[in-house]
Amino acid sequence: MNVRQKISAEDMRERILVVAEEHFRRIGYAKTAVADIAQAMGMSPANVYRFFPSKLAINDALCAKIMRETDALIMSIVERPAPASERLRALIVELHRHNKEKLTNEHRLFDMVEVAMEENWPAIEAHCECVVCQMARLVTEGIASGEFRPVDPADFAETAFNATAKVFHPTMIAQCARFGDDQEDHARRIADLILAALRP
Amino acid sequence: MNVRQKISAEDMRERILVVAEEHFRRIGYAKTAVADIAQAMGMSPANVYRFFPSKLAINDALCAKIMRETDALIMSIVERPAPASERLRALIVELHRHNKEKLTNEHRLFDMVEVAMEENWPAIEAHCECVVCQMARLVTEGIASGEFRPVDPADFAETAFNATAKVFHPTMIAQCARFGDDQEDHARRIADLILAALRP
DNA sequence: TTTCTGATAAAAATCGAAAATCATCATACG
DNA sequence: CGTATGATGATTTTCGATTTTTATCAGAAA
Repeated sequence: MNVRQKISAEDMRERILVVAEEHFRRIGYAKTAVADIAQAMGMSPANVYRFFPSKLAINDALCAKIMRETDALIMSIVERPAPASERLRALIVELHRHNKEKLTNEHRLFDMVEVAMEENWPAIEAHCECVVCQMARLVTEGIASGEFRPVDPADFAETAFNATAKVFHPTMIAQCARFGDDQEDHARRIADLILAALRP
Repeated sequence: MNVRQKISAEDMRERILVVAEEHFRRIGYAKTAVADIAQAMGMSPANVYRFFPSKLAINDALCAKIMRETDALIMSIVERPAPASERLRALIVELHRHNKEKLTNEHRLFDMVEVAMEENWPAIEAHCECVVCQMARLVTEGIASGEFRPVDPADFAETAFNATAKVFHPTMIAQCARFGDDQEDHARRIADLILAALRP
């Protein structure tokens, strides 16, 4: 029964997140109350708090769920059978494209991500760490294969990540998009810059 | 007399900007009306509009004046008697430090700059062009002296500038400052990254 | 003429208070 | 034990009235 309960509770959390995501998509992140979510599931608002300690916990959990999808994309790129340099380049360009696409097509949902970044929710920190970590992995592999000069992979990855803020950070993407910049080209060029810094 | 008039008008524009700057510093950018400026100068609000076509024109002109001070700092760095690599590094680190310091110490005045960036006022565009231009100059000189490998200076400078958004852009600086990041270290590392990309 | 002012239209910001909504919790119910 | 109700205090929203603010223009002053 202990197992049964755990499964059920975890299942309920998941179901709450699904309903929350629907509402965020439709109504917007700021406008949906936990009462809306509860009502849509035929339960009382108070009952939702049996599964999440606060609304922010719901938000963060949903944020984490969304970011995990992005992380999956990253992993799929990193695991491609290709030279490290090519994968690093693809990571930068495709992650930028992915972020920009989500930002424009799922605007409602990505309001939340922007707030999450401004307030540094745990889910965001985890995601950024994932990106840096995978970059470091590519750097390590590139060094091993002789494509890259020897550097400290973790340090270099962190700096490279910082250098891509212009094409990764939602605020920057939104701002540049308003001016009609060709950001995908920027992403490519920044990737080139990073790869140039890794030349042996 | 034509000359006299022109000097007088230009002088008046300058005096308006000085008064506007005082008010922005004290009361804040959003809270000062052109009536305040006019009153402080003992003239009617209407008369101000003889020298500036709109309030935004005043804002932009003042913004340009402020940015020109920053541009002067940049020039002074670029003209130092030192290797191009050292000057490029100093440019990145010191411009970051300058921006961050202004952002924290002259908060009231820099509200305006943040708005200006979000709305892409002409003064901002001119400033960014100045930064890129001076970076390009340093790249050119570094190539000539053999410090750097041959690249297209303008292209490279633009990309390098984009890569420094994290440590130059007011929004990013403010955000990172809130989390207590050591941004000056980030600036140094990004400078290293850029210099590494320029190795022969 | 040239330089400025006062009056003023239109748009926007501000304000305060009433009403509604919200997250959360203590407690009652099945 | 899991669930729901109802209450609470805090925040947010609403809305209409009032004030500011921007910007213009005819005409006074110099």
